[in-house]
Amino acid sequence: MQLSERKEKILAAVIEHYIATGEPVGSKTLLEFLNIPVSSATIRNEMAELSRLGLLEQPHTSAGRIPAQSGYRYYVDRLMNRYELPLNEKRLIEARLSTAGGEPQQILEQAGQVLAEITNCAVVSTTPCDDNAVIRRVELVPLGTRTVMMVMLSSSGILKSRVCRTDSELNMELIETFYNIVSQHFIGKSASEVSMALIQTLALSLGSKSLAISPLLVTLSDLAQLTEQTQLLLEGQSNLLNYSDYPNAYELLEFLRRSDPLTNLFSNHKSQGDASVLIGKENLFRELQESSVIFSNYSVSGKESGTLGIIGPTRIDYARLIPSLKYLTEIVGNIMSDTLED
Amino acid sequence: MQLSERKEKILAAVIEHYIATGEPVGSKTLLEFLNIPVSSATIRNEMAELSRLGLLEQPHTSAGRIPAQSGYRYYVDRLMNRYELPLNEKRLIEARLSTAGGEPQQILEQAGQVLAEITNCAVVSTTPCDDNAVIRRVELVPLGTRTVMMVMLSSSGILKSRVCRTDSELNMELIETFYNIVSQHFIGKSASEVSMALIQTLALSLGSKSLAISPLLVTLSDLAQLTEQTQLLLEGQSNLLNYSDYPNAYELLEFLRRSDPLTNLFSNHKSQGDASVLIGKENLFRELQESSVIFSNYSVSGKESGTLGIIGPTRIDYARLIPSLKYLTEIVGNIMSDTLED
DNA sequence: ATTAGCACTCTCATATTCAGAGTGCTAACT
DNA sequence: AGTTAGCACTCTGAATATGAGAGTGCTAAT
Repeated sequence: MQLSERKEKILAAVIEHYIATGEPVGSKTLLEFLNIPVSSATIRNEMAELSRLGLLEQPHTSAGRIPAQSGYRYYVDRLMNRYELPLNEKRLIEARLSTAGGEPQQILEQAGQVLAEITNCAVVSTTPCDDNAVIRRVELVPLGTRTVMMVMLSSSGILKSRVCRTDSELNMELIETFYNIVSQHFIGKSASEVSMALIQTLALSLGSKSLAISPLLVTLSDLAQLTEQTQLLLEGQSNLLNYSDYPNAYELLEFLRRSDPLTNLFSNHKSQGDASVLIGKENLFRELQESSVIFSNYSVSGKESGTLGIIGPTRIDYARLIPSLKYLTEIVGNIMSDTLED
Repeated sequence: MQLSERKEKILAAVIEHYIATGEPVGSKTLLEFLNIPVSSATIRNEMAELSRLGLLEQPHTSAGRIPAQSGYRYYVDRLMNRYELPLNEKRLIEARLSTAGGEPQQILEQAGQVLAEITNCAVVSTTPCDDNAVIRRVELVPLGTRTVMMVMLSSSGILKSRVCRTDSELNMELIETFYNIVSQHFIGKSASEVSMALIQTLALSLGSKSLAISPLLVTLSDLAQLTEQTQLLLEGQSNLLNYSDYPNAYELLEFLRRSDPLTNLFSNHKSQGDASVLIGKENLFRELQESSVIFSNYSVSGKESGTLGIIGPTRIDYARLIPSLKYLTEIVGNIMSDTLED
């Protein structure tokens, strides 16, 4: 579908006006906005045409027009002028992110907060998922005679910990043995290689020490799973309450809280390079059909590894939010890459 | 103020009915609920009296009565029959908490989620604040030639980490030196003892190594602050959207997100032993005047160290929620204590 | 192709009405 | 003195009506 230049101008104006005000736009209002030397009647004719094409719709006979879903789509794909962040804002964002603390979760949390503030939307992000990630280090910190905290760091920079309680007292010898096993069998291995089978054969080979060390190995395996799992972070939920577009925000917020569906959405839809936009019913989840999702991957060390996404009503300022999102993914990727290598 | 037994029965019935339905209660409705052999007229007279005493109020002349703030207070202090959790639910909760992972934050996060589910309210909690907490362990994990991740564990079980970038390359010798400094000057010390002055004198005494090690010391100090700061966790915010009592939930959720005021509230109001209840305007924060806050401290190793709180509309089921909260604080305290010593 | 003009439609805010719920008071009763 | 039946009174909230206003689509003229 290719529209005349004038139709495109009108479509864009309707969308931009509706995004700004939330009110249906009539031919007269449009006249002021647009500086085309035509009358409102002509605009009405054009709008009628755009309605017939399914790009605009009317809430009722005598209201103005609002964008239809495919209207937004046309706009996002062809009409929109991206509105870059001003440089000083960029610097401000960088400053805030650099104080985050360096761990992926910490960085994403900060990034999510910043993005939520800029966009007035909810922001979700997934921790880096690196298929080649391996266990980098395992540390045991004694808490009591029979409890230790185990800390695991993966090569992707993810740090996880768990407290483990053993049946018998943990002396230096046992801890030594555990460290030996770890460095022989686990360091440099991926999480999937830490199978229950391996754990069991190792436990068996330990003889009398088995009783004390098995719980540690089980915890190790748990941790390996944890570091591998992508985690979903959510920020700025309450922003969504400001949009009248959501009569029952509860359902939406609950949906966002359940992290599985979104994690799925993001892993299925890889945005190659540019940001992806899913508008309204393009989202297959019932709870998101009134919303748009804009998301984009960040790359750590040149490899796409996680996603940052913005969720808001279909009536969001795509032209402004997409560049903001792109910028954040870029920064997040840079910071994470910097941390991991040099 | 001491009410007659009948007045008390009526007050309790009004409150319980209102809590259950959210509708003002009239004399007729009350008649069915109460099995006192009197007529509705008598009940009306009694209710009029209760209104005069400021325990009940009317939304308008011809609606039923709803509890006034001091009505709730009287109810909570004297009338309420606490409704204990059934044993099987208790077991269920214990099971969920035991899989949490052992770190205070992880435990509190789980506890918050469980409590939010049971209560249909928002739940806040503060991480243990132990004035005697000291630095227990500091660990350095090299990430690149000039970046390390520093992990700090405090004696209260709090684990924090930060990535630190140094100006010069970190060789084994430097790391060794750092560890020596740490064990000599920092292990066993409280966060407040990690002063900037100390850091600076230490840095000066290092001579040529100063340049490389200073950033590490600064990070160490940051981490010490972090482990000492009580952190506020929030769960179940979206539950509050289900109450018609909140016309603008946005303001409330934003208030909860800003953690300072609540942290203050909790540290000023120590609940000695039993749970504390703040009803409506008893909360001095404007944003909470339509809400009630129920909170109680949990004790780690016999010492009150953190708080768990429930936030909902004034019209919440105090009789059920208070025991639930008490139970959760007990469990949380137990688990944390178990982790730290044996 | 564009436009002025106009009848038509639909919403939204406002006003009106009315049944229903619940009260407080009075007077009678135990 | 405490209780109760009865009743007038008040207020809400739902239902209905009304009208201004906004915006459209169509027609006929340019």
